Amino acid sequence: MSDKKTFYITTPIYYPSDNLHIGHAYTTVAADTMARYKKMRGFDTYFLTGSDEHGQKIQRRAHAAGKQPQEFVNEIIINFKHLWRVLEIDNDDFIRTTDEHHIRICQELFQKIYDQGDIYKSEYTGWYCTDCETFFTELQVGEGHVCPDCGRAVETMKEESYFFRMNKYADRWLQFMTDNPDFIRPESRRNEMINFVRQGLEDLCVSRTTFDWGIPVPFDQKHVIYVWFDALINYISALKGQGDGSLYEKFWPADVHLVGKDIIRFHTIIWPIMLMALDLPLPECVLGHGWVLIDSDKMSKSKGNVIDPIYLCEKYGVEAVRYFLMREMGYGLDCNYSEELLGRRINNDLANDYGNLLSRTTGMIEKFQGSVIEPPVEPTEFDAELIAMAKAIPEKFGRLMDKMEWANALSELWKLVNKANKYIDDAAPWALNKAGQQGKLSSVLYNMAEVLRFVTIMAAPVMPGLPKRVWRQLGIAEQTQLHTWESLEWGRLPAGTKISRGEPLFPRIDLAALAAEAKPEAPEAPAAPAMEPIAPTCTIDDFARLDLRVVKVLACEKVANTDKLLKFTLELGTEQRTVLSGIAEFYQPDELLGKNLVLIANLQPVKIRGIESQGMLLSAMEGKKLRVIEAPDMPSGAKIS
RNA sequence: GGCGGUGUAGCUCAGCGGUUAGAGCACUCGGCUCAUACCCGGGGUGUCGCUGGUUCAAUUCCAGCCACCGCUACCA
Repeated sequence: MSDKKTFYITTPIYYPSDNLHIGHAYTTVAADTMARYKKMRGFDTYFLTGSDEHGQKIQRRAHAAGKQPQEFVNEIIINFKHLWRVLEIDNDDFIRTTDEHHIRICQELFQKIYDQGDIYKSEYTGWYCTDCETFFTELQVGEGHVCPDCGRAVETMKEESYFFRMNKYADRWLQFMTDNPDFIRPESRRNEMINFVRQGLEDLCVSRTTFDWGIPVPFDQKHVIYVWFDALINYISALKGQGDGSLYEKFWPADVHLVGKDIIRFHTIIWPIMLMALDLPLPECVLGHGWVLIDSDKMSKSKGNVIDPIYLCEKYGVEAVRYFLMREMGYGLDCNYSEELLGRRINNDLANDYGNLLSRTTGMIEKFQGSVIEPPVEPTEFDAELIAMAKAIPEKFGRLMDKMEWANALSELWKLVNKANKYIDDAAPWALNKAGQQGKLSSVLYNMAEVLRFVTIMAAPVMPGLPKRVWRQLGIAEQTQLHTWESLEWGRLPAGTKISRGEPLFPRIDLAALAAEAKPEAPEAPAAPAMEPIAPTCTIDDFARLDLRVVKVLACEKVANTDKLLKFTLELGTEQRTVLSGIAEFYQPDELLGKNLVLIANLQPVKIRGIESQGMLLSAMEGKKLRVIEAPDMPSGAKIS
């Protein structure tokens, strides 16, 4: 049994309803960087990521694709794993919430909390969108009581549910946060969470009956366990479910749960309280990072601005992408992504500063010393300052890495790169060579190579594929004892080493060409926001289940006290229909009088604001624009097929 | 509405009760030539959001205002 210090870090388990984007890549790269760094510092590390595969959305997506949920997610998980391979993610385990051991442990823990009385049966009442089959809060539905997703009216609904007695633990939670001020980071998020809990905690609804793609509640098979309860358990089940349980003994509690800022509350309130109820130790800290914004805007499928990390890696190389992410995102802040920003980072930091430093170092050793690193026999007046800085950097860099301030750590490290470039200009080895000052020349070239060794070791957790290329060029590929954190002692690089000059590490990006290539999209193409992806194939029979009819608008009025609802009286052949539609933001009530529109005539009626809506009008929506579908010159009642 | 935060060079941000307010990028001039048209050096603009207050002294503390942002539970 090792007595090394341990380090357990996790990412969220991602939801396989779609492929992952650059934001997910950020979280996972950050966790991977941290795990590699800790490993290098001698920690026994465990790095967990995975997938959160249950829930209604998956079930619906699978159904739409004509697949079983398990089959559906299996295919997406392949893409997840492929992405992590491309990004050089070295995780120790990949947990899936459909893994047998996860399901078993999740049920055990749910049962335990139930047995001790902290889960009880009651009734959940909320605003419900039948269309989206989703509950919403008062705040989410707003005054108009419309679905925040689809804009249709919602209704109140009751559901028998199990509730988790969160409120019971509120005081204990607050005390814990007082005693552990670094548990929630950054501090701004901590304050938000504390403020939230101070306003009082309600018990959490932790079971669902409206769908069945989930882990069954062990003592009541009508219910499945709420996806967040299910998902959060992964951090423990992954350890407990493996082998003899020694992983759990060794690594729990986790040192860091790395999460995006959007899911901080689940990780800092619900999860700790679950652990309190289970009488298990809490993790050391939850770090909520910002988002990767695209042109200062949130990434989203509907905006069509989702960035695929695999494309970036293929185009720019994985090391560059990882460096960009880790360098660009400030602690707790959002960062911007654009291809130009990425290109600038690559050119300035990686190509010009770092890559070129290696290039000029190997270039001169090759040219002036027959490719051999000679011993530093005669120092120049510039050596002391450079060496002092190199010696001081590991401590500074390490302190920032320990605090997970990756961007600052890299910024600190690059000060040494810049210093080395300046050192070369000051010492001017080409002049020393010309003057025949071999002693000084060999010192300068030695120092340059040694700085490169230092920087490369420290940069390795961020760019894990980089060192072997550099070691090969510096001629120390085989000497692994020179690649470690412990070897960051100035002067370990052995004289007599034969270097082998190679290709540039990071070719410069032609930014002008990049800009030119981006331009052609601008003209006329009316800012085509990439359209929504086409839904999975359906059969003619699927379509035939819908009965679409032409209807004529006989009357239309605004529904009182709502912002979005219009009430239509429609002529459908010989009958009349009353239909509500959430389009009041787009049409005045009298605008549509007499027009022929398209109605889903066999949609199950639903009561909204006390009015029964007998169908649904079709409309097209793009961004903030909406137009109803018209069917001019056709009599009402005509069937659409 | 409630609570909290931010507002500093063209951009991203650092900073701080007290000498001429900083970094990187962008821009520009000069130098060098080992190097990936690279590196090194010089240069400039900032009413440090607005208005008051405390102080010998505020960009830095306090108040008000304006602007922007975050949180305000059961959506993964």
